[in-house]
Amino acid sequence: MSQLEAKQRIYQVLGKIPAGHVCTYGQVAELAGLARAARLVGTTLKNLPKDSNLPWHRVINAQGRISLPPDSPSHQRQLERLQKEGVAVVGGRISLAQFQWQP
DNA sequence: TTCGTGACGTGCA
DNA sequence: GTGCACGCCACGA
Repeated sequence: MSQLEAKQRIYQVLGKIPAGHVCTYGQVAELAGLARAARLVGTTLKNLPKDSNLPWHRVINAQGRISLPPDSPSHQRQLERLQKEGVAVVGGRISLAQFQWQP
């Protein structure tokens, strides 16, 4: 598959994540057919257009943490949106066992 | 074309 | 439970 298709797939997977749930980078990568390319997912999200309405904030790392720097504006937006959707963020951590989306 | 880098994952101390 | 080292893949200089 082409890299372009890969991105399209990533976007598609993002759109499938229901509100109130989260997904790890690795999981998104795998669902997009890019197993072991979790880093690429992060890079792709970074390059995501600002006016995009994709729920990128529902993607976190396998540790249940937000990968962005705590002092980053994006980090705060992600945190706020997650809590608004009902995802409990305790001590900067999210319980994957409880909130991870399972297709 | 090669090298360094990054919103990651897994294994181990 | 936390931190570090190494492995992975795609991208830009």
